[in-house]
This record gives sequence, C-alpha cells and structure tokens, in this order.
Amino acid sequence: MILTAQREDKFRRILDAAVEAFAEVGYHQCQVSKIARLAGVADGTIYLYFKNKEDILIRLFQERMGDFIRDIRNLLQGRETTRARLMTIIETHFRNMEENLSLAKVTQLELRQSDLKIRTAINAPLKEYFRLIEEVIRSGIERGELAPVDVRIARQLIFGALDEATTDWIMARTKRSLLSESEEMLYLFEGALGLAREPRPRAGRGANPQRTADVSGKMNAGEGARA
Amino acid sequence: MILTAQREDKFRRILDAAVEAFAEVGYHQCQVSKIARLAGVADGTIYLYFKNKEDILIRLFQERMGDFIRDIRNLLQGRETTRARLMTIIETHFRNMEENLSLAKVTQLELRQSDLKIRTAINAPLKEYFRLIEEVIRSGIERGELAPVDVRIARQLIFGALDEATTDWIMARTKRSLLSESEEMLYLFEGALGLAREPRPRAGRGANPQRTADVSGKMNAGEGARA
Amino acid sequence: MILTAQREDKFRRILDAAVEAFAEVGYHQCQVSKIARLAGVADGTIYLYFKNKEDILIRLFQERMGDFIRDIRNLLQGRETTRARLMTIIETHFRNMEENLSLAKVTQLELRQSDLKIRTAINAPLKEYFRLIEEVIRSGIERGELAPVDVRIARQLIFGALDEATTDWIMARTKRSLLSESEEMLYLFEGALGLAREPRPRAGRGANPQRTADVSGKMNAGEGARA
Amino acid sequence: MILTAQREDKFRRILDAAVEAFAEVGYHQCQVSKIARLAGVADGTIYLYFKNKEDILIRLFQERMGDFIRDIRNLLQGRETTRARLMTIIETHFRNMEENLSLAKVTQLELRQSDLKIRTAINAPLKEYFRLIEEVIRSGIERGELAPVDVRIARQLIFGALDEATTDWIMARTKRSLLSESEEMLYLFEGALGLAREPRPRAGRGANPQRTADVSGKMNAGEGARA
DNA sequence: AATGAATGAGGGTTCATTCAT
DNA sequence: CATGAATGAACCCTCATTCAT
Repeated sequence: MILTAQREDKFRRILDAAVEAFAEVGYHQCQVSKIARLAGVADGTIYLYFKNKEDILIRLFQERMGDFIRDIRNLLQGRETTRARLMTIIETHFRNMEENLSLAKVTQLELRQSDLKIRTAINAPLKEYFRLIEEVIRSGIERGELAPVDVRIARQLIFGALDEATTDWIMARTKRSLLSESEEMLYLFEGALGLAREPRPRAGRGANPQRTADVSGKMNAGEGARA
Repeated sequence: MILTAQREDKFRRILDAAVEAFAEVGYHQCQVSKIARLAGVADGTIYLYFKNKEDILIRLFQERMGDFIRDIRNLLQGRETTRARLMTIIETHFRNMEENLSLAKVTQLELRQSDLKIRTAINAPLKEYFRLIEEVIRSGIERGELAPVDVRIARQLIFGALDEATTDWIMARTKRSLLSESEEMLYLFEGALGLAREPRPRAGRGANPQRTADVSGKMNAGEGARA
Repeated sequence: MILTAQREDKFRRILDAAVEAFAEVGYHQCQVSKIARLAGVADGTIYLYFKNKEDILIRLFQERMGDFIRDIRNLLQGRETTRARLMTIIETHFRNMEENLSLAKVTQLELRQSDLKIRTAINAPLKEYFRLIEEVIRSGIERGELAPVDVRIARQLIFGALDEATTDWIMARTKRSLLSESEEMLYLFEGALGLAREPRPRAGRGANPQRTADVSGKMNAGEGARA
Repeated sequence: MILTAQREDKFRRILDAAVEAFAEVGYHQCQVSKIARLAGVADGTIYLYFKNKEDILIRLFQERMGDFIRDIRNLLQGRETTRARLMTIIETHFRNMEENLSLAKVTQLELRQSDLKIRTAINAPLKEYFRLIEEVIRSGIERGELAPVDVRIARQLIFGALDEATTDWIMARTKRSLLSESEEMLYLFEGALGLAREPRPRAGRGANPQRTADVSGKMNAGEGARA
C-alpha cells in the first residue's frame, strides 16, 4: 500500500466515477468495468484500491458521510442557540444533497439497495450523524430550550423528515429547490421539540393558509410521491 | 386461466412465501426456486401467476399496501378529531409493521433496493398513502385544529418520522415495542403541527428527562443506526 | 385408439395447424401450445394423437409426402415416354410446392432443422420418392430413351435440382412462378440424361441468348440466393 | 481488444471446436459449454470472441465458405475451357466436403436448422458461390461452349445436384468416395448444358449399364436416402 | 503498480410433457 | 376422450474477480 499523491488521486478518481455510475444506473445494474472506464483505469486496477464492488459503495459512503459530518460539526461550533443549530443541520443536509445530486441519489436510493453486509458497514458514519443530531437535542433540553422529549424519537423525527424530504425531492420531476424548504421544516421542528417559535419568517404565511392548501391541493401528483 | 378459489389460494401462497423469502435473504439474493419451495409449488408455476421475479415484488407491495390503506381509511371513519386521526395513522402504521415483521423488512429494506421500474410501480399505492396523510393535515388546518403548515412538508415530516422509526426498529437488535413509541410520536406531531397539546400521557416524562438521556446514552449503538 | 370420423378430423386439424405454425415461426421456435390454439384443441389433446412434438413433424411429412407420391404415381400411369414422365415429376413437384406454400416451407426449411431421429423417420417416404425417380430413369435407360447414366447420381441431379429450385423460390422475395421453370428444367434434364431433345418450347430462346444473359445479369441479387 | 496471434489462435480454436461439436450432436443440442471444453477455454471466453451461440454458427459458415470460394476462384484462374471449370467446381466442392466431414455435416445438416436470422447472415457467402457458378455458365454461353440455357436455372441444377450428392453421401452408412462421382456428375452437366461431350472416361460404362442397375438395385436402402 | 484477457459460478425463465379432474 | 394447470429439467449468458504479463 503506497500512499503517494498519485495513489491518492487514483483512489479518488475511482470513487468519483463510482458516484456517477451508481447514480446513473444504480448499484446493482452498474458494472465494475463502467466505473473503471469512467475513472480511466483498467478493471483490475479497481481491485488494487478496493476489496470488491461492495467495498466501493461502503468506502464511498464512509468518505462522503465523513466529510459531511466534519462540515456540519464545524458549522455547529459557531451556533449557540438550539434554533441556529437545528437550522444548520437542516440547511447543511439539504445543501449537501442539492449540490451533489449524484451522491444524493446514491445515498437515498442505492444505499438502501444494499444487503445486510453493506448496511452494517454503513452503520458507523450514519450512527455518527445520529449522535450529532441527538447531542443537539439533548443539550437543547438541558439548556431548557427544548421540551424534555425522548431524544431518540426526536432524532428519528428529524432525520426521518430530512431524509424523506430529500427522497421526495429526488423523485420529483419538478426541480423545486430543496433548500427553500428549510424554513418550513425548521418551523415544524420547533413545534415538535417545544422550542419557543419565532414568528413565521415567510410573510403572509399565517395570513394566507390558502397558499398552503393550494399547494397540497395538487395532491402531490407526480411530485411528492416517490416515483 | 381459471380464477377459482384454488387459484386465488396459490397466488396468495406464492406471495406469502415471497415475503418470507425476501425478508430472510433479501430480494436480490433470493432465488425464485426458494420462493417456489416455500410456497410448495414448482418453479414454473410461479410464472403462471407472475410475469417475473420483479413482478412478485411489485404485486406484493401493491397488495399489502392496498390492504393497509384500506384498513387505515376504515379506522379514520370513526375518528373525529385531528389528534385521534393522527394517532390512528401512527398506531396503524406501527402495528402493521410490528405484526408483519417480514413484510416490514421487505417494505423498509428490500423495496428500496429496487431499480426505477419497481419504484415506479410502487408509486401508486405509496402516493395513496401520502394523499391520505395530507388529507388529514389539510382538514385539520381547515377546521382550525392545526396551524397553517405547508401540507406537503408536514406530510414529509410525518411519513419520514414513521418510516425512520420503523427502520430503526427493524435494524435494532433489542426488540423494544414499536407501538410503545406511538404516544411520544404523537406528542411531537402535535407540536410540529401546532395542535393544542394534551398533557403528556406518560406520567413522569416531563419530570424525568434522564430516562430519555439514558436511552440516547446508548448512543444508538447497534440499535438506532441502520445496521 | 378410436378411429371414428371425429378422431380422424381432430388428427387432421392438428396436422393442418402444425403446418401453418411450423411454416410461420419454424419448428424449434414453435410452441406446442401454438399448434393447439390453431387447431382449437387443448395442449394435452395433442398428446392423445401424437407421441410428442417431434412426432407431429414426422407424421406430417409422412402424411403429405405419402399423398404426394400417390399423386405422382397415379399421374405417371398415363405417361408413356420418359420425357412425359420427367415432365410429370417436375410439374407435380413444383405445383405441389406452389400450392402449399406453408408445407413447402416446412419441407424445405424446417425438416432440415431436425436432428438425426427425425431425419431417420423421414427416410422412408423420401426414399420412396427417390425410388420413384430412379425407376423412371432406369426404365428410360432400358427402353433406350436415355443414355446409360448412373441411376443414383442422375437421381441426385434431378431431385437436387428440383429441391434447390424450390428452396430458391421460397427464399426469393419476388414471387415468380415456380411452375414456369418446368420447361427449362426439363430441357436441362433431357440433355443430362441423353434424351433426344425436343426443340426448345419457348420461342426465341435459342435465337435470343441475350435474354438469358440479361436475366442472369441480375446476378441473382436478392432472389436466387437463399435469403 | 488485442488482435495478436494469440487471440487469433483462440478464435480459431473455438471455431474448430464448434465445427466438431455441431457435427457431433447438432447445433440445437450442442451446449456452449461443450464447445468451450473442446476448445480448452472457459465458457465465458466464448463470449469475448462471439456475440452468442448463433454468432458462432454464422461466423463459422462465413469463414469456411469464404475460404472455399477463395480456393475455387484461385483454381478457376488456370482453367480455360468450360469443361475444366465445371470439373474444378465439382471436384473442389466434393473434395472440400470429403476432407472436412464435420464441416460438411454442419453445412449440409445443421445450417439448414437455423432460423431466419442465421440464414440471412449466411446469405452473402452463399450468394457469392452462386454468382461464381453463374459466371462460369455465362461465360461458357458467351464463348459458344454451352447452349443458351437459363443461367439461374442451370445454376440451381448444378448447385442442387452437388448439394444433394453431398447430403446423400453424408447420410449414407457405406462410405463410398464422394470424389469418385465427379466424372459422372460432369458427364451429366455436360449434357444438361449442351457442352460437346467427351467420350466417357470410365471404360465400360456404356458397355456395362448393369453396374448402374446394380447400384440402384440396392434401392437406396439406407444409403441414398437422407436418413 | 497497472493491465485487461480470461475465468466460471450462478440463476431466471421457457416450454414440452403429464395427469388429476 | 378432453382439458389446461402444473411441472421441473435444462441452458445461455453475465459479470465480478483473478492473475499472467
């Protein structure tokens, strides 16, 4: 195992190629040779850097999820209030997905395809993300900003909502912005967690419930539902 | 093509066998011959009832999801308040999963493995569920019971939270009851949707945030995280 | 085994259906259920009349070839000269094929698909046809009408030429008449067998070799060649 | 994709193996793994060189037929008279078959099994052979050596006779030489095409029609007829 | 380290045939 | 006799992985 810059580069090229390839055709449909082609290496070279196809998916997730958690941890340093922290999580989650559509597709769709072995390997970084969310909730409770909710269940709600919103967004044909949902999502979280609510940021929201009704009047046809 | 009770029975036996088989080894790892063996029919018989392996998964979901939605719609008939309706959704969702662990595994894990074709086929029943949730939210808003939240996003929160809680429960080794989370989940939904909160049903909850801390103190090790 | 008229009818319907089915999609591609459908009987019924799929092909050939030989034998009764007899063979062969395109396709194309077992079974009727041709040649030699050619090889030439002309005709897109080749074919046979040649029946043939040249100038493109 | 001698060799080994395998058990009965075994390669290797099983049959024919036509064209260069040219065609056709019994079996029996797709692919080389025969006939007519016969029909007679003689020979149990029929075949062709006949080469032929009678006296039992 | 030709296990699906009704 | 649902053997091909160069 050499760790030269060159090797590091090839490792990254394969990972980048894999993201694109998985996102395009799906993990199971994706042939290793396709990744090799996109990465500009020979098929066999893949196996100098990865144990097998499964390993690519796992390392991919670990790598990107690790980056994501590092980012979010850094951003949380500067956030004092629980509201600011929640907004940071929401926005970073959404922005990360929005800026990496391919990665988002893999994360939301392909990773769930994997069998038990893969999901087990994926466990660690995901657990880290869960822990991070739970820490925000717990400290919020301790500081009296949040109601004494069940931390695990509250985390399930937060992660589940962000995750579902992302999947919805990927499945939707109309490419509305995911980030634009952040404020409404924060509003819901505030209520769920018993955080004293700020006045609604969007003017006219309270005054115009019809708009909301209209939107949902579309009945989610073709958009909200996972296609 | 006969449509006798006998034929109906064989169709169901194959579907039941498929649920067990997919839950046990996963869709991709599952051989058609395994389903046939479990169903007590010949391999070829499968293809008298289903177009192909994929079709089994699709029909399976459509069938069971259809039943589920029918159940939930029936129960909602007798519920007048939005709170009661939300509780019905939560409990029916959780009970359904808890009573059909194999089905839950397929729904939560295997169905997400499927490629675009399968997910498209799955779309209709899932959309129907989304619509149902959104109808409860919308009517709650119209009746003044809920704050004028964005219906689509609120639905994402509700479905996402239920879905994530279920996945968590399946992945967890310790088989705590999923249904027992219903009340806390309802409590969070109430806050999120601006529903006037009932006093916490569980005595001591507010008084004992430590319990929550304990639970999360486990840091989700091997439980909360998707293994 | 009953031999009522009804049974006889069903036997024939299956055979007729098989001719059409084999001609349309080929023996190997043809499913037994297709024959059953065309014959208006159940799949299983086929097996009351035939041992298996192979048996259908064999009986089909035996039946039709038997009819054909009976026809040709009857016609030969009234033909005294070897020339007339040869013409009878040529015309009956061509007319038979032309009037039963489906049968011709099976005979020329599908029957040659069969494995050794089928060809062995087909042997008897084909041998009978060979014998018939050889008898005409032999008696022609004995009566001094033909040169003392090798009977077997002469038969190979006659059957081979008729067979190849038929295959050519089937493969050709342009549906020129096969029967119209009879006279030229007879002319060639006369020469080959040393039969005193009649003056060319087609006026201008000898005088206009260019026409022939023109025709062949087409180089057989798309017609003569087996497509 | 390397095109080294090594690769060329493997291509040829597979082709050779296929000829033997097809000849032995027939195209449809022949498993790809049998070809692989005979060729000394893995099953999957076949698919590096051929698109599928069908492709093996097609390429096989194109390859060998191409060689055959090249051979015959070369030999025809040195033949001035139409008689010599006809003899070249007859002898090369017969010798080629006799020296490659397996190939002959495939050509005469298996290739006719193929469905439309295969026969279409086979068209080109076969047409080339037809064209070659027709060129000999046409130039013979132009040079006044042959009667002004219909070129296409004459070609059908020549190819049909050679083809039928070959099939006969393959189906026969007694392995008389095919090549030994060349002279009699030429004799018949001479007559058919109006070529001034040479005196019969085999002494006693005219004098001993009994030999012919004897042969045919066998009534083709098990020999002449396609078994 | 890099290559890519070679490997060969593995499985979904078809369809001729059977047999209970 | 007739049916047609059920059977299950059989096989082509893919593609992740290896290894000689």
